[in-house]
Amino acid sequence: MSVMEKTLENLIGALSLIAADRIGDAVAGAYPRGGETPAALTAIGAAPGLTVSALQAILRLSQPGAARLVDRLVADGLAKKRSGKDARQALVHLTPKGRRLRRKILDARHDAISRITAPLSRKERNTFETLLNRMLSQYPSCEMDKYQACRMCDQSICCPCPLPGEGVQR
Amino acid sequence: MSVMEKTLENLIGALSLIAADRIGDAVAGAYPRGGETPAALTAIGAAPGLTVSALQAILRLSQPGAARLVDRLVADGLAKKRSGKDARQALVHLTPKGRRLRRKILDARHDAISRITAPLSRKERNTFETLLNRMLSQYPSCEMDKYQACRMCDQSICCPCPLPGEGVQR
DNA sequence: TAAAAAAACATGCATGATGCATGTATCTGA
DNA sequence: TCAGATACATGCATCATGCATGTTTTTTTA
Repeated sequence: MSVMEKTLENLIGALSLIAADRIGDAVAGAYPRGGETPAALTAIGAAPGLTVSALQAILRLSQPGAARLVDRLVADGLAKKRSGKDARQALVHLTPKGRRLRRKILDARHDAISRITAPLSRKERNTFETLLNRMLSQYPSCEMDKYQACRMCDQSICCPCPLPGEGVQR
Repeated sequence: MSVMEKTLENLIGALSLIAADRIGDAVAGAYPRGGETPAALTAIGAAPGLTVSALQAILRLSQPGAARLVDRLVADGLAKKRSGKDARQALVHLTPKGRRLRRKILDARHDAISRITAPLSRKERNTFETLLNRMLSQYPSCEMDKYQACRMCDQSICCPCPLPGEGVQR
């Protein structure tokens, strides 16, 4: 592959860093916790009743890491754990406060990204979106990859998601 | 803005998460340090002689955070500090070992991203790259934003960088 | 030019988000 | 029924980082 053909990868890398930085700043302004904690809030809101194990896989954490993360959400008054038929499982749900904060986080994330896309015209946006759809819909992935990739997505907006897969295991 | 017009932002967010996850995995395989440490290696390699203060700004760390990061690089045998005319400054350079690891990290990053772009045809790649160039070249930014965004870039490839700006302050 | 201010870096201390090893409770299947 | 598997919790450690502060060198000012 020629040098020129590698520039696309560099540009995507730069875009990812810009997006991560800006999203991180925006989210930190709404909720002063780092790591996967904000993503947990958005993921739980999209799929209420997620177990700690499911969260562990979606957030790419160890099982104790996910357990501690849920502890933090509960301590912050953002989530609560219910028990289902299987008494071993902890089904995690957001509190009203958690749902409000989730909305704030998603909006902050959207604003941050839209400042990056602002230079594009409507037509360019459409083209870009089509290509992005193609890329993501063919990204080789297992079922869980979909939930990992979309753990910060606003599910009320981007459904149907281009990523292959059905639904999260609860 | 309509709901449909928001899906582009969600897709970019998902792409950024996928890229960050995959790049992070790939880089961790080459160098078992987290945070901004790998990015420091690539940034120093692109601009040898960077001061600790310059690194602090590029990596978005506090000054002590950058000082400790350089300590880690030196302890790992990847970088060394020289003194210039201003005896207060520590000019950071990579060792041969540091340069070899930097190359490994950049290659791992490139491979990770290219697996994401694989579904696109040559023509689609060109279109995508043109739009990305437009987006990034018009992204409102100060001089330092350019170096922040490109702190993981392979400068031997993506020059001229579309981001506005001249050069890093040493 | 001497003293004050600023700049650049280092260090002590603390914290937050993790991971590993292990423990406990519950369920499931032979 | 009971051994193994599953789901979660807990003790302990580490890594990257920030804040407050200290030290050295340079620059500015009176």
